[in-house]
Amino acid sequence: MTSKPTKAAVARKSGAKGSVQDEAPASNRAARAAERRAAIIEAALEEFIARGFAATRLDDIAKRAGVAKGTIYLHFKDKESMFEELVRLVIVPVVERLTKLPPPAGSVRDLVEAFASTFLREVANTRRGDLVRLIVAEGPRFPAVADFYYREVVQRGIGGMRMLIELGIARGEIREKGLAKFPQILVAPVLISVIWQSLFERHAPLDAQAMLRVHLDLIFGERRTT
Amino acid sequence: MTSKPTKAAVARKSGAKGSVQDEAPASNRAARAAERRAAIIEAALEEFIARGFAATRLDDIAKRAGVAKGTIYLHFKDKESMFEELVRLVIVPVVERLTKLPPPAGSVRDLVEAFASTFLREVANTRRGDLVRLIVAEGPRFPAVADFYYREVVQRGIGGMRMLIELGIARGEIREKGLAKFPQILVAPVLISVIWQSLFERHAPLDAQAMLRVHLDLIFGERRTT
DNA sequence: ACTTTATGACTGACCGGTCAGTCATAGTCA
DNA sequence: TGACTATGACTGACCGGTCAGTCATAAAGT
Repeated sequence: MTSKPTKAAVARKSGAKGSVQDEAPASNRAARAAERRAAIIEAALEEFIARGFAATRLDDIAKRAGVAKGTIYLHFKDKESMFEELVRLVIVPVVERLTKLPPPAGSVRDLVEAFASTFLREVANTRRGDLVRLIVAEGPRFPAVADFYYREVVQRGIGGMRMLIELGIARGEIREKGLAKFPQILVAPVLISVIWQSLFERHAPLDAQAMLRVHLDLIFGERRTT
Repeated sequence: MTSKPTKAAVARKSGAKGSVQDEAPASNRAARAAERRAAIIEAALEEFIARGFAATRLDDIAKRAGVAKGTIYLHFKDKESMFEELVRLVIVPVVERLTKLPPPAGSVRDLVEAFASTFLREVANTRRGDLVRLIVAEGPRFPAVADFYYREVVQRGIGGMRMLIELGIARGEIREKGLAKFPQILVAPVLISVIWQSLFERHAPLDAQAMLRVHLDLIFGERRTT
């Protein structure tokens, strides 16, 4: 195919930030469109996280994505629905990964620990973590986002945790019966980690994994040193 | 939106929101100025919490405070420093109340429980709680706010909790030694409550007090039935 | 009278959203 | 295969509304 640099390609390449690395030959139209869409989503996520919804400029998103502003409107109705769709687009795959993760084996504690560790690795220390903070920040102003997040993430998560806790109680691994009524307690330190990192990392970094271990010791009793 | 039939004088006399109660003749100048300043602060807090920093309009703050826009600029340099000062003004008295609260008596658990209950009552279920969410939301964009909050609230809070935990360990009330390294765990459920309420109250209200009790049972062992 | 405080109309930068025009590519035909 | 046309993805100048901040004027206080 043409190795001649197209105008668009040049613009994209010179479009700073280096966030999107040199991509494929940009074969057919549909593929290019998908690429651009992806670039817009990536750029928008970055900007929204950095500035919040209201303070984010569509011009900046466009520039970062190496695209003209008008192009954004070929993919999204307006700023608001773009934001809402964005949240869905980022969260759905994460939820999918996490829901079909645990092959039931070993003790409840191992299960919980494996699960939480995965979460910490995949979410807490990536941009996903900032997304959580973003949702906390913008949720009240975007009921649609809050609803979606509650339905897809919180409700499921709480439900799953409750099942694990009940299993743990039945097996005698967990002593505190009341925990089944508040699975939030199980999750709390993980969430705190996420928020802590994005606010106070530079003041005092927090070893989330270690904290998690202490917290699980609290719930399951002192860990036998395997 | 705010539809206010407003002449400033009328608004002031009728005590617009009922938040500022009808006060004395307000004879001297300083007193009136202080009043107006307080009204502005109150109004600004409300608006910032409801809309976030960027989306809040100074016109709305002025209207809510029953004051002309220009008046705001007699008290604050600009929107940004107003926001920062606001956070300080609201947080300082709360910190003061909490720091000189506990007259050391009884078990560590009682101390912690009393402290946390006070916090829940005074913060979680008031506008102060939303302020916490606001700080989480805007912190990254206002380093000054994040710094202040870390220094005045988080650092002190963590320090205090650590002392309590160490006391608890020394007295044998707390078994898990690792907790002293992560006082965040002690506080986590309280913070989660605050966030939960402001995001998901309408989906599923959360009994923060009950959750706190379960959490403390986890840390101090089953509660002795007094 | 004169100083201090308050007002709100006004300004100008800024930004979300639009749309007429461009041009690389896909499709068609010989 | 090469030439010509049709398509629609993409562009970016532009528009109109919005809003932080200003300042000439008015009111209040002494």
